[in-house]
Amino acid sequence: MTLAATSKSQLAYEAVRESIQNGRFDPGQRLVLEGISKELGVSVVPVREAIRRLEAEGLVTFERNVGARVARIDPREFFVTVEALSYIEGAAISLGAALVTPEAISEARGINAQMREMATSDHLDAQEFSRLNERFHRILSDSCPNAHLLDMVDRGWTRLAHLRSSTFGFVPERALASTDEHDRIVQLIESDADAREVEMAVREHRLATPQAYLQKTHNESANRKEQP
Amino acid sequence: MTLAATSKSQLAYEAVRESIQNGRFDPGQRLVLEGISKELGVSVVPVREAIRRLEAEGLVTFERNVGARVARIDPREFFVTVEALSYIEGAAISLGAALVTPEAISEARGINAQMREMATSDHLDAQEFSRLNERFHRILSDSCPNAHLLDMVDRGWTRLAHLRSSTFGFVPERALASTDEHDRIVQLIESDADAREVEMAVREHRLATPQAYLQKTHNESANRKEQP
DNA sequence: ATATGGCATATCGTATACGATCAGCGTGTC
DNA sequence: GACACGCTGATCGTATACGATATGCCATAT
Repeated sequence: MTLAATSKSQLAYEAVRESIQNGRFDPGQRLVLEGISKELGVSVVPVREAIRRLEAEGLVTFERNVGARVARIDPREFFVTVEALSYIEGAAISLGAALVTPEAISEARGINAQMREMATSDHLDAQEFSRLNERFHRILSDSCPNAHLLDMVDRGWTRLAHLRSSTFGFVPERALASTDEHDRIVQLIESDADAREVEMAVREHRLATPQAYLQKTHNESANRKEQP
Repeated sequence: MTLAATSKSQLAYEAVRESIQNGRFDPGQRLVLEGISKELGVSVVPVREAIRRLEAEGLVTFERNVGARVARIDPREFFVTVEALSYIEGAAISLGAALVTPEAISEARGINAQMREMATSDHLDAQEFSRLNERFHRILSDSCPNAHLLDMVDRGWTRLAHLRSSTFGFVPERALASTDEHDRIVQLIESDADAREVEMAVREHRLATPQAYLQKTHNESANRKEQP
């Protein structure tokens, strides 16, 4: 998406990640550093860095002096992860919304209005637009104490996408629901809705879902144990 | 703790992390790759890898062609993170306990008994002991679908330690309580307690704490806004 | 006096080279 | 025939070298 400002390790990271998520690399398949580096036309050092990063995200496993493999994953982890991420994301956004300063909110809204205006005008300066966009997100993450937490969640969802393509063929309705609600909340924030209103929506979402879902998952696993 | 089997990048990682957490490196301080590599007597490549890993954990920030700094952190993030990690950890352990196979549990218990025997005998073979220990944890993480989630939580707690040492001078009682409960649960698992008993303890912990704490945090932040 | 432009230096990013370690396989011995 | 031992190829881990980029300083012009 960005221009030539991306480093080669970033390039390698994105290439391998997409290959894993597209299914071009199967779970369990070995990832040989030299092979990848030749294929991408870069040296092994950036590839190595990319692989370690993917390891940190849980998409590949890595063993000293042995090498990397595309992670094999227990499908059951999918549910646990959905459950946990849904909660943590809700909590992060909720508390964040409560803590953001009014000045930051109004500034972010001003920028957002500018962006909307630009987007609907006839000739759009793409560079200026992306600069605004970046600033918008920077304000939010600077004033919001949850930047790192939200990063964690982002990586978690990435991992879920991998789980989905590698072990399931479908998306559990629970995950979809969560994504929808998340989108709705983002929309609320970007609209002129009152901050308190956003917060209420998030809080409601967070408190409403986990218990029932956990109960359901637990019952299923109990049944699985009794009649194998 | 382990012997010479640790790589140099691992060494660099641990050295820098401890320096940050001990306060020898202040928040905002620059971390120059070459300086660190000379100080540790290793090359810059492993140091670079260590720094990127610390970045992934949120202890340092990294900017292309500029370098790394010890992360400055909003103290308020502490509370949000404690809240979220407490929950996610509880959920992971709880669901994990429900999903682990009985065979894995009994095998893990066998190894644990061996370890206890060795530990109380007169001459202890440290190498054999650590091998057993490693196997013990491997069984648990292989049979438990939450390995990655628990890793995330581990990294989160690491970050909290950093937050604590760099911005607070104290540990909120909530964090301590959570750690205590966590230790208690680990003890339960390593003892011969029934799996269901463990699960109940975790579940109770998880459901009992977050809501009250979130409410409290929210009220505090509301007060802060009204009277500044 | 302030702003602007270019140069020097510090530091990062990547390539290449070589040593270290592991897995697989064949051979020898019991 | 089975097991143990050592060799070989593949692959990882790290060091070194060099090019790329940003930052800060100084000179110069307005």
